[in-house]
Amino acid sequence: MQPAKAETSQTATKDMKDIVALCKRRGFVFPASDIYGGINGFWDYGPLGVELKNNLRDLWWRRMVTCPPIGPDGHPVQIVGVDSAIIQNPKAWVASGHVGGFSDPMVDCRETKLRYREDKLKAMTVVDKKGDNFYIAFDEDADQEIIQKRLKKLGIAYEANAPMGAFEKMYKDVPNFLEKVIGPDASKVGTLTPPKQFNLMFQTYVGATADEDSKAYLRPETAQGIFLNYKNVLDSSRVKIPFGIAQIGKAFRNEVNPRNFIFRSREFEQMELEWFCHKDDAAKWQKFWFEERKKFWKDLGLSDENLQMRNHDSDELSHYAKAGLGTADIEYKFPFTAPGFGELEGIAHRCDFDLTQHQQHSGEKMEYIDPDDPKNRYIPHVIEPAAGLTRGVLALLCEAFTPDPNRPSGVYLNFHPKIAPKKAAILPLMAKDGHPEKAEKLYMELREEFPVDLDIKQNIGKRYARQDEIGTPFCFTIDNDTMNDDTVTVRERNTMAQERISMSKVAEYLRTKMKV
RNA sequence: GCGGGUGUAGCUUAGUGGUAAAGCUCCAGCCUUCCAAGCUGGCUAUGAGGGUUCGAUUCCCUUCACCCGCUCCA
Repeated sequence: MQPAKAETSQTATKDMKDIVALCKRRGFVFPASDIYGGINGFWDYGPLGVELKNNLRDLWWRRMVTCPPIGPDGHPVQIVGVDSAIIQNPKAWVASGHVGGFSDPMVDCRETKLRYREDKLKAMTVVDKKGDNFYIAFDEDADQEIIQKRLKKLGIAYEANAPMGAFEKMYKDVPNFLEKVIGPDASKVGTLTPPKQFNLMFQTYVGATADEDSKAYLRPETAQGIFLNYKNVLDSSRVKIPFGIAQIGKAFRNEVNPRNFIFRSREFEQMELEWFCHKDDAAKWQKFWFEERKKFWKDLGLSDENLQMRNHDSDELSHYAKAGLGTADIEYKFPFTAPGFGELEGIAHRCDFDLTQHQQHSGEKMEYIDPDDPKNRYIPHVIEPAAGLTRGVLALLCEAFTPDPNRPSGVYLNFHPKIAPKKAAILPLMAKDGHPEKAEKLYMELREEFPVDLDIKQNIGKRYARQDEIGTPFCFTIDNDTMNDDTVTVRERNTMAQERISMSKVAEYLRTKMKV
């Protein structure tokens, strides 16, 4: 079909470079510490970026907490919010598995440029012609067949009884081990680097002394702040299973390699819901939230074409999701992932992993007591729709970015009016003949209800172009006719079409458009 | 973290071992009855640090940031 084809080619012209440049030029996103040359993995949100981000954040909160969706039983589901501390007792991160899971030592291969987790490797001891030992490293999953094939390729006779040991242990025990070992995919000895620690949690010290006892972590996810408060919320807010606790906030991960603008940064924002339900209902609720969340992103203007739903393969599941129903991702086709997709939100079945862990580590009972049957006590299961707020902002920016050679700006941002940083601009056609005064009158009328711009300087074309670039959906223009009959023209961003409406109807006009 | 590439004004580009140039944007003013028009004026740059040199934006080293590929993304 022709139109679809045209749309695809337009999508293909979206270039991250142009999007990043527009973000900086118009004040959406700046490199953090720009005047000092930036800092890898950190970004600042400018005057328009913070509006956009706040709009997305507020819409999520409204959709989840203030006005939660209607459940399968026809009644609104029950969700309350929290805002927990970024720094918590470090024991919380031991219980959650982050302190262990985040500090795996890694080994690099200089020959193949591949990287391995040290604890996932094993090594075989082989004797060469001179009678000296050397070693061949394998992936821990390598079976007999793989091992035989590899040995054949390396020209080494296979010996069924050749000793095989954990890489970790042999690195410690065998002198100059690295000089004598062939990497899992290498052809020569001595290409592996010493194991290096990659701790993905940011560390700090609480209090004046910087010693082991005062060590603390910046949270790598907002979810744990919810689990930590599960009991407090249950005891204070009369919620009953099934119910949810929501949180929006910053999280920090010392990523090895931040990439792709704000997609993977070291400081980012999450919007997470932990939905507590009975184990037997987990499947039902995961489906419910998956549909609900998909609808959310579509309602904000992300197109079907750019959205994809994908279930995690079993080998990519997180430690907490392995035993359950798995994780379903909502993915977006970012310009830098296209034709592939990148994660926007994950809907995970965390089972009872987190509450059980906290119960064990803290000694506090995390059981829920069924009010209808007090003998029925259980640790609820959790369905977690966890979305990236800053990733959402990026998706909205990428979706909105629309090159258009037919207009002066060459590009416009096609934001839904609900998320546009500015809802309208009021533009007197000329800076004389009473136009500015009329414009200011309209501006004063609208400003209390809508974020609007009043722009008087320069010719009208430049002003339309500027509003196109920041994604303002409507421009109200005051001209000589306004002086006579109090009507203004509405210029619609996407079509550039104009219609004339009464000045007194402008607020109502905007109100209507906000709902669509 | 590895390999490759790139860093000159807000943007796009020029140029040189010896005063860093232009277009657009932006700002001010004039003009202007609807899409970056015109005229006048203005602000703003060699990513940072070090070395060689009488003199470095240019050559060398280090570093930082960004882009691409790998890796990583619990």
